[in-house]
Amino acid sequence: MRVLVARCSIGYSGRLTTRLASGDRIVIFKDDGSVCVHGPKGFKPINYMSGPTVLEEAAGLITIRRPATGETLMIEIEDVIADSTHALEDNASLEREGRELELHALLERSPDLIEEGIEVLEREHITDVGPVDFICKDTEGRIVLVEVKRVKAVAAAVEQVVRYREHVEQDATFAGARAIVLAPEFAPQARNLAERRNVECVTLDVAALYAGTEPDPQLF
Amino acid sequence: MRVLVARCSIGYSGRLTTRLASGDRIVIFKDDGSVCVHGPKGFKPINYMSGPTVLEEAAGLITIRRPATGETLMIEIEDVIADSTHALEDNASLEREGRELELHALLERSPDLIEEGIEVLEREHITDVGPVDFICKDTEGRIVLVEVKRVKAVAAAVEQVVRYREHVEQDATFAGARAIVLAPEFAPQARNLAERRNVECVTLDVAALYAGTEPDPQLF
DNA sequence: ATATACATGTCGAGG
DNA sequence: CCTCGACGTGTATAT
Repeated sequence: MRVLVARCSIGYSGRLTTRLASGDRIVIFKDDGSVCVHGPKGFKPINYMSGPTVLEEAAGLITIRRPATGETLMIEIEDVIADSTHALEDNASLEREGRELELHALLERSPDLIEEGIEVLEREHITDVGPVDFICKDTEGRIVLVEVKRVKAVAAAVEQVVRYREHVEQDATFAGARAIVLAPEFAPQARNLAERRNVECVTLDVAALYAGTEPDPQLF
Repeated sequence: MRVLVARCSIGYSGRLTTRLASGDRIVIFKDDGSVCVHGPKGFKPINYMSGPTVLEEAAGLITIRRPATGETLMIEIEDVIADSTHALEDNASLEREGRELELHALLERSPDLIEEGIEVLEREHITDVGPVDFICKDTEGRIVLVEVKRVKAVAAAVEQVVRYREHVEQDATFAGARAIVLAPEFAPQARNLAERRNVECVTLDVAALYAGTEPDPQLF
């Protein structure tokens, strides 16, 4: 892994074309062929290239090509501030907790957070128009389709569950199915559309959902 | 800007929780308070934090907090491989060519690629439910709403243009408006939904669109 | 390989 | 500040 700190100008040509005038940046060349250029602000590289790549370096011009897509990144080096290479060992992989899938699993254990007395019949049911997060039955025996959002639900989430409802209602046993969007928060336009489409917005109590699991995951 | 190469373990707690076991990584601390951690693969940081942040360093433990959201990133330093700070000057900003906006401009010059004989009345027409890419009139005098996608259109794109159509049809002059999604490619679910929503899928001939422009922009 | 949906999505524009 | 749609979106998963 090589870390190059240099004054440079950068050009990228691929899905689009970008130009970056002269400035000081940090360029990281990784062993998998990927390259990223960090500017002064933000955690995202200002320019980058996925591996695998072919690298060519000559007379202050570094050319990185990605044969798979025909992309090219060119770095014109004007002044080298620092240039070092390190053999880094890293076999760890990032473990994530709190993704949507995990949220589904927790909900299945606490379906009351969807609605008192509701029963989960099926999870991730696949349809031609996409997967339904949950198919449930309410205390009155009606079918309930549930779309879960980990973060704030927007209008699109409502459209999604409406699509599912339209689809499953082609099957007579699903006639009169209810539709719920379950999210910790709702955008006003989502509530608005839900009203018009006869979709219910249920606020997800995230704290209650995680109540059973270890309460406050210590980082160390 | 500080570049720290170190063996470390990392924990993040915020919108989700992540744990990264011990390994060698590159950590960049930028002057705007953002932090990013680069692992051995890919151009994207494996862990990161947006600025502004409050940084605390003590006894091999760096704690980065983002007051705005309550997020915390903790880096437990086990072994410092390199640690340097550079005052970097960079006033340049990235210039892009070939985005969706440019695509719109090209389409306006070649509306026949939308449909033979169609006429563009308005571009980026603002509605309460968002902007419509194009409002056109077809050879029979009907209003046509066009949603343009630079890459493959998915179901959401169809729903978008349906929302526009519903909205503008409140105005009687738009009654019976057609709706088109224009994209180089369509996901099967998008075609499926388009059929049911009476939306037309028109394949965009990208080659023809760019035929007039200079073929290969030189990077340097 | 293709299709699909999630992402700590991020980012920028517009109200 | 909030809402929304584009993004060089990237990335994993299931078919």
